[in-house]
Amino acid sequence: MELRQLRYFVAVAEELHFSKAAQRLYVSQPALSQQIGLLENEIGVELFIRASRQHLRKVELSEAGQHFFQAAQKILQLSQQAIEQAREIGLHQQVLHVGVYKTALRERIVELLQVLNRDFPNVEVKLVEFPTPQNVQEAVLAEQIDLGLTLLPLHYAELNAKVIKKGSLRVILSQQHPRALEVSLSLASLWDERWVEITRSLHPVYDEIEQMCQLAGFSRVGKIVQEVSSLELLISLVEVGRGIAFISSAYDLSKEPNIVVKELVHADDSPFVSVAIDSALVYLGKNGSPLIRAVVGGIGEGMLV
Amino acid sequence: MELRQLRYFVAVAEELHFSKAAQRLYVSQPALSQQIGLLENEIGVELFIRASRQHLRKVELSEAGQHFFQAAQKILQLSQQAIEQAREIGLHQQVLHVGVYKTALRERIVELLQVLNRDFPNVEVKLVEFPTPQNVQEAVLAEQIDLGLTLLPLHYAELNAKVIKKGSLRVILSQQHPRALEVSLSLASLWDERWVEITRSLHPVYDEIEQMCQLAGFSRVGKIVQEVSSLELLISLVEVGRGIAFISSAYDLSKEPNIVVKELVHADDSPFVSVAIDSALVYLGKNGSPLIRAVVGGIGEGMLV
DNA sequence: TTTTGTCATAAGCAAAACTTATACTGAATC
DNA sequence: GATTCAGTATAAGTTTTGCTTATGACAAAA
Repeated sequence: MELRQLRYFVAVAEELHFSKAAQRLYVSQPALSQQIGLLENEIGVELFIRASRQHLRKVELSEAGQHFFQAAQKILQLSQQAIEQAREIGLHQQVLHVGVYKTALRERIVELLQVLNRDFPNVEVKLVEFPTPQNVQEAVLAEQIDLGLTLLPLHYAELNAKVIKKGSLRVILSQQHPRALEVSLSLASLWDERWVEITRSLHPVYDEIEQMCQLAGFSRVGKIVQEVSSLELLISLVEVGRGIAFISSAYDLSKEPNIVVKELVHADDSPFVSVAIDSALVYLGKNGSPLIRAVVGGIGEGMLV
Repeated sequence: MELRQLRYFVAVAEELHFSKAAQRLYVSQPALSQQIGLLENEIGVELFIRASRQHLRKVELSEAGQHFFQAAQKILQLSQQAIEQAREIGLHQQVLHVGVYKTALRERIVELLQVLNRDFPNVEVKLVEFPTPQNVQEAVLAEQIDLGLTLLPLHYAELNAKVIKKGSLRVILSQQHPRALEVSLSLASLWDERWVEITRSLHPVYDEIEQMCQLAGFSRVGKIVQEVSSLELLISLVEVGRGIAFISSAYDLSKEPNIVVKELVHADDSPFVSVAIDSALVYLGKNGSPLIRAVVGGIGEGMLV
């Protein structure tokens, strides 16, 4: 018997529905059925009365299953407490230095801090901001910080990364823009637009974008009507129609009133994937303390991804 | 976190020694180190203070490890209780019909009953004896019994088997026999011996043995001075020097006062493996109830194998 | 210094779990 | 009374995980 099986069992017992439970657990329904089956085999008792057999529309807990449900909940709860208690003792007053890429990653930073606060409440997090993604990586390398939240690509082989959110390039326009109603935009068709952009020295993928445009048959040189130092300003300028801009899909702009976000596609409407802007946790491969590995490993079960 | 990791952790915490704990768990030491390492990574805390680092000769529990030890024990205990309770409810007054091969499998029968009694105390076991291994298998096939304890080989494709004890052929002699002092015997050198044997109709591998002897260059036809119906009698006859006999290595004859057991080897002293006499649990592949599968699956963790 | 005891690391292999696709079963629908 | 639908099981193939053997590293003892 394994805790995974108990977690699966509890999910099914709560939902009384295999497929729904599978969704909640982020696994396929057959995987779930299989594990429950293994558990029942090991115990030697059917824990559920299946919906298919009998003339029921729902799965039901058998008598043995009901008692096992109580026990399983208790066990899972104790397991969680055991981890928390060990962390409380072992990480007491430990400090984690986290460096972040300032301009861009607001949402990610908030989520990271929430997870840290939930799972490692006894760890004191010191946040340090850096102006560019590469600066963050340099700081990790120099061991000024334990962990960096930044954008890929990785610039140093000594670093490890765990991707937190995949991002691809999108285009934002003001709602007054003539093309604001189109579903998606082909890159080549943007050759004559005017652009707003983050200052090159602060930009994670300035050159990659220019290269991409060249491949599409045009250049943005001379078409960038304004460079700014922050994403907020960039968005504001697009909002007032000063120009259009590239932006990572990682940002949720649905609440910006006057902004529309457009997918990039090829001329034939196939999805466009060229410059990826993935946010990731970065840390030193060697010398990783258990705390750092636990943080990196723990991300993804909770809020992020 | 998984229960396996907790089981491993508890073993190490009790032994305070990775290699010894690994032995106890029947896994290799690296596998154990690895799982403990994974557990520590997930929690983010070192649970042990290793013997190699620091100048200690023993592994020690860290402070967090000590508390985690308490919790892990509790969790494992509850897990065991959860299974037992579910069995108690689900298998209440259930009856398991077990067929056994009478002549030969005394030790195995005792062990099986012990395991059943320990892990499924609420199941009533009805024991039925059959004169030959094949009879047991026929009874399983006819669903007269749920489970058969018998000797391989399997005679029906519809049956499944789980080997409980591997056995190979040995030779027994009385201590007065001229060759009683030799370490091992080559089969070919036995061409002129006189044999005692179980009655052919009751014998699981009578023909296979004759075939094996033929390959070694002789036949036992006419050299079998007496056929008997039970293993006890067979042993007694060998004891008084009436002849020698083949017997499975599965039987422990160390307590028989006047009997010596010899390995069979080839002429060049390399180990002889030809007729295997494996004892196994046999059950119907289809229609297996959870109880049967649990019994079959549970064997091996406890006493047998 | 060499040897010994102990745990960690590495590489290849085996077992377990997961995914997708499909079959089965009783109920509801036409 | 066939036909579709909802819900789960089964099968085949892939990927992940854990395990084994072999080897390395490090401190203590000889």
